[in-house]
Amino acid sequence: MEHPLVRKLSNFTRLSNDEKDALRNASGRIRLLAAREDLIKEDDPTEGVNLILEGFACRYKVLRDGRRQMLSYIVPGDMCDARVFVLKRMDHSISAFAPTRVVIYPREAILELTYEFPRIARAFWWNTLVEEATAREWIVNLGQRTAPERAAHLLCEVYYRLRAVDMASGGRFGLPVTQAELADTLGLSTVHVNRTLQTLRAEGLISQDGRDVIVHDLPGLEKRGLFDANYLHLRDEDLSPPDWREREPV
Amino acid sequence: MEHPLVRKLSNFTRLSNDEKDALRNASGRIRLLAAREDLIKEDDPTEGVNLILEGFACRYKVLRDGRRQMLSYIVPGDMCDARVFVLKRMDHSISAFAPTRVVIYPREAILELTYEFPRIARAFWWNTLVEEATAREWIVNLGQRTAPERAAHLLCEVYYRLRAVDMASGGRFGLPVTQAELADTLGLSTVHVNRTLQTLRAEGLISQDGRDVIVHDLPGLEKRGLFDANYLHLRDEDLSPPDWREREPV
DNA sequence: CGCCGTGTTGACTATTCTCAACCCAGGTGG
DNA sequence: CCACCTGGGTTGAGAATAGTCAACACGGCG
Repeated sequence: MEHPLVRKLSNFTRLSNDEKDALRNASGRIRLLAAREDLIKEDDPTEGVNLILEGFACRYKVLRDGRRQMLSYIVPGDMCDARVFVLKRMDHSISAFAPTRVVIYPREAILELTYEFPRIARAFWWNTLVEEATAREWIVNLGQRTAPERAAHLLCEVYYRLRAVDMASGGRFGLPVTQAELADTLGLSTVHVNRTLQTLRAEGLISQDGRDVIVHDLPGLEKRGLFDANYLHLRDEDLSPPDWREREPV
Repeated sequence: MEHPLVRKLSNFTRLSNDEKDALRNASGRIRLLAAREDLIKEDDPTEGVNLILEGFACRYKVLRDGRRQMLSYIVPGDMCDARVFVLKRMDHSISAFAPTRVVIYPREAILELTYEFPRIARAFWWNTLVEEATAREWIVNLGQRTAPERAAHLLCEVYYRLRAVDMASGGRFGLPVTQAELADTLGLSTVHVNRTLQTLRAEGLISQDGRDVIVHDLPGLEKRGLFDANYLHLRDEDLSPPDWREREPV
């Protein structure tokens, strides 16, 4: 299988073979996570950059009284904390939904890569900005959308993101997330998530087969969730021309 | 009055006089916004970096059907879009709650500043990370907290942030935001915001005097909102030692 | 003076939550 | 091989939270 980061970046920019090789060969420690295992916990010291190769994970935060809120989903090709190592300690946790393979690049490996291949550096920045835009979109989702809208929106997001790494074909994709976890994602109770999914199924927008979701009517689902894929910035044209440079922080 | 960015950064790092002067003298176009005027609208091409000198503003996004959600509040000393100019166009809008004075630095001015003063570059990075952490906290707020908790949490955040730029003394600060705007911030209806504020007042946590909020019991308010100021990373110790460098993107 | 924007209130409705029960499939141990 | 256990999905009923609509109060301002 193609390296998921190569696959993802190729969607929006043309990488040379050298660049592809550099991405594929960048060395880091591989870590295997079982389902429900934490990759990093809040307050842990920050390490290098984590790249998800396989699996499905999420960021989350828990309140003092135990309530938990997912902050984002992380799919293959996603880099965690491209810059979070500016801070000493994590202010949230990352956990795997499914068995997940991660490669942890030490800072130096990343710096070398971005130094040698400006286009890769650029792609990393793009990655960061998409992460931020996604966080904003989640704020909108939780603040303004009704339960079925929220669910529809989330499914659209996951679908588009998985498709970008070839993990959704024919409208079908794996979503290894329990309804309780979906509840903590959507800010709803488990019971309500259950009923909400039933509505979406009854509306003929999706169906479910075990942990697989099948999207029957993507435009319909997008409409239901007031979804607009723009925020994922999947096309290169969204980026400014590479005519600028920024100094590294110190 | 002290330059708000200098004031803010001085909270967490010791700036030399040269650095302070550099910040104060960095030149950019000044823009005055009336209350309710947009600084940037969604789809506008990105400009340089905007720094709020005076006033109060917010980011927001509106859905196709008109629902609006605030994404973050922006107070003096805050920089908008420290890196958003990587993207061609804004994917959200920024608007002033109150009359607001902003200075728009062209990219070059920022690059020069960060080039010449590594500690300023570092501070800019810190600023970015706090912005991201705040977005995550808003996700938690909307997803998990009840109405009074949400309101209490928001008030704590605003209070801490304003205090960092000397705009809240004795627990009192100006919040030039209507209840309708608060509603779009907290994901509630206007009526419910009204009643929620009444509860917080009845609980003796705050009182209001026109557009001023007076915090009577900060620990109590923090507890009510399950607020923990950590995410604002107000202390320098939160940052990794400056022993690393990152390549500039291209 | 009268208008408008904002805050407030009451009555009613809708959405979402809680609790408790039940079902089913898969895995385990006897 | 089967009884049991567990985790996850599903259902119903009732309660709590939040939304809607409509009215009114109040102050600033033309």
